[in-house]
Amino acid sequence: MTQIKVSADRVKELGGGNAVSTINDVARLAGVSIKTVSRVMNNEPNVREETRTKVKDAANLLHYRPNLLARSLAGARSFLIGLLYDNPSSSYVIDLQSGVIARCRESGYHVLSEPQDSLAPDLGRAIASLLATIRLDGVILTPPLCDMAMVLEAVEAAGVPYVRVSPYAYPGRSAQVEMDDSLAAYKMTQHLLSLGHRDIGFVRGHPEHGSSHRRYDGFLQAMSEAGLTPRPDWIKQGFNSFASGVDAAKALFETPTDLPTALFASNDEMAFGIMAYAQQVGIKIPDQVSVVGFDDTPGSTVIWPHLTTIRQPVVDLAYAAADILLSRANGDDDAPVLTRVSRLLPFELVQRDSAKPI
Amino acid sequence: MTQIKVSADRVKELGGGNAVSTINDVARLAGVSIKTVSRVMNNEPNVREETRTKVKDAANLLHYRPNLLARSLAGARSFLIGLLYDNPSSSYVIDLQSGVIARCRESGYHVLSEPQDSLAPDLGRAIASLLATIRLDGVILTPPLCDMAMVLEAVEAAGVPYVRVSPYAYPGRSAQVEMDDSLAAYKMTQHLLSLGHRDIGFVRGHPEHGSSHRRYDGFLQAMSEAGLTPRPDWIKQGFNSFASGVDAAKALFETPTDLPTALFASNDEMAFGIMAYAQQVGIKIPDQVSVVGFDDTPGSTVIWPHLTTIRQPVVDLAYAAADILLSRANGDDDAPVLTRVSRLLPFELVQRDSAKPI
DNA sequence: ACCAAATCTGACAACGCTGTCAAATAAATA
DNA sequence: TATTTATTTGACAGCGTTGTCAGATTTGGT
Repeated sequence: MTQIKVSADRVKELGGGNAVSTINDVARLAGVSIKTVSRVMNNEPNVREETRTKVKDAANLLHYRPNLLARSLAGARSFLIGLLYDNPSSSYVIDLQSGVIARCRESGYHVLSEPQDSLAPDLGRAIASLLATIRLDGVILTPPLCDMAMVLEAVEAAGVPYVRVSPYAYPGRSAQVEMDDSLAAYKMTQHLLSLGHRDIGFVRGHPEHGSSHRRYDGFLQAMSEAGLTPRPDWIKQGFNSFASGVDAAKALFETPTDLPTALFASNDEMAFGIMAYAQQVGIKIPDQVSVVGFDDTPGSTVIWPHLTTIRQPVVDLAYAAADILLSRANGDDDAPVLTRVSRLLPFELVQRDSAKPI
Repeated sequence: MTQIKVSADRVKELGGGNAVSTINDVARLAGVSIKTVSRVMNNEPNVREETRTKVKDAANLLHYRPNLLARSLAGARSFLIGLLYDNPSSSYVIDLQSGVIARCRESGYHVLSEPQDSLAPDLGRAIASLLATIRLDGVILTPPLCDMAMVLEAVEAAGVPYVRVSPYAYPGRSAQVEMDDSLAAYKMTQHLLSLGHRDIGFVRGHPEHGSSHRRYDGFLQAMSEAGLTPRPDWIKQGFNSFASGVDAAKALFETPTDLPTALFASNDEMAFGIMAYAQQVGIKIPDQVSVVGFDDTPGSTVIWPHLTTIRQPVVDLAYAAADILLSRANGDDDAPVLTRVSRLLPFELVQRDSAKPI
């Protein structure tokens, strides 16, 4: 009875549609203390089933949603994960973000997207300031930020758990998720080999990116295992950009009578550059030269012929990164364990139309 | 004395480098009340300059950052803006996000990225739940969410101020930012006309997107003003996808002896499809047919020839949307005013290589 | 030098929730 | 049935900040 009366009062109180009910409202309606409501909302044990139902009903009736901010302030968790990035590729960032958000939603967490300028001299302070302002429950660091000492120090100083995505510097310093770049490049090279190619050129990626070296290594290993030595003048240094792909192509295609039969670009963007230049100078791809890339960016199905490339499991990597953070946050494991966690995810060789048998 | 003792305790407490100082620490160090510190941190008036300096120094010394969560709970603002999106284009979303974040940072706000499934039947409830859980200070709605009644109702019911980006449904229902799609298409058509083209085809965009209609209208108007009537069989219905561009091209290029001299695709993606098909069947672009697109997606400089297109000021639109929200949040204007605000931003015709004089 | 008005400052109570701990109740044991 | 033990519940004190309002101080006018 009291229940009904209070409920009526409350409804009147709320007036229009601006229904923001608090834990107090639920407690009153259910006839229990707010602490009990809190227990039910957090699925804590030691609540009689009968009470639990009563509270849940009341909560549903009032469309009650615990206020995240209040929970954060009172409790130890903020239900917020930070995604720090500074990457020019929008599809990469969006994929990361999707993966992180997907995992976070499963646990009622939200994601704060925080682009950072990796060239800023006060990057460390900026991050420290961010972490002091909002007590994030975890941070996900992505390339190139995840390889910067300044960044790692700031996060560690703040005592916030973090996971790195595809790091190459400071191995073992933190939990991390990655894919095997080297193996992927190895497999791609084998693919080219299996197509009958022997005269394979390689356009190396940006020297400051760890993956560039790993990819090149994988290429070299596959060649070497096939008993082949790459021709030095068919190895070009690129910088991951379209323009550097064009430049490499200019050099590579200088003598039309002495062309490699296949070209492996360390990333898609450079492959696009190569293909664009080839088209300009009338070199048919893949008829004269097969071209393959790495990353499977959206452009690879826009360009013609569609690009054969390696699909990085970016969404899955991000999901796994968030998972490491959250499974720890919800369980009662110790933080130190986190440090050593490392997850390796499988890549995929996507065969399209830019490479064909010799 | 007590002050010093407590302060010492605090320092010990903090131990290593985990220095998270509170407003209390600053107040103690500066020898004022926490309320005064609060005033200084919020740049409120009625604080003696001398006191202000004293507090600022103490705050700097302790690397004090106000706790956002506590501020939210105590005050009326959460310093959080929500960006709701459901758009397949990663570059569009990233641009939006960049713009919103840029503006938010100027005011110490943070951004919660919340992708939503526009096809979900319980979308309204999902949004209501989100807004009940986190009291956002404002929400930015982007296509296609910004045109869905269910979404608008949920946000309005929660009483959260919102701005729509490029909406087409329910005009005047909220503050909004947009660019003139119709004028842009008009100008692009004029551009083609000025290049000497008369036989211009048009591939229409997805019929459920408002911009598709506006773009088509702009095209028609320019043609009409030039005294031209578009040939009906050169007008094709597309759906904004690469595949639908290919399909349109198949129909358009059926009779090689009877080709339009220029093709205007309602978005880049379809233009890519057209160009890919043209390359397959050996039609030279732009020599035989000029092709132009709309949106300036990253692919437009990857494809060869680079695409002539319209650059949407997505970053600026997003910035402006956040600005409407924040300038209101910080000022003391009434909410109702917000409803009528509307900002129109300029587009840019980007001339590249896919269109040439006849 | 005095009083009113303007300016500055601080106590204290929220904000909505969780953690702690003790009290109340139910179940199990003797 | 009395007593111990396990289970369930609630009172109360924060979490770190802002809003309110009253008290203290300075300023301006005579």
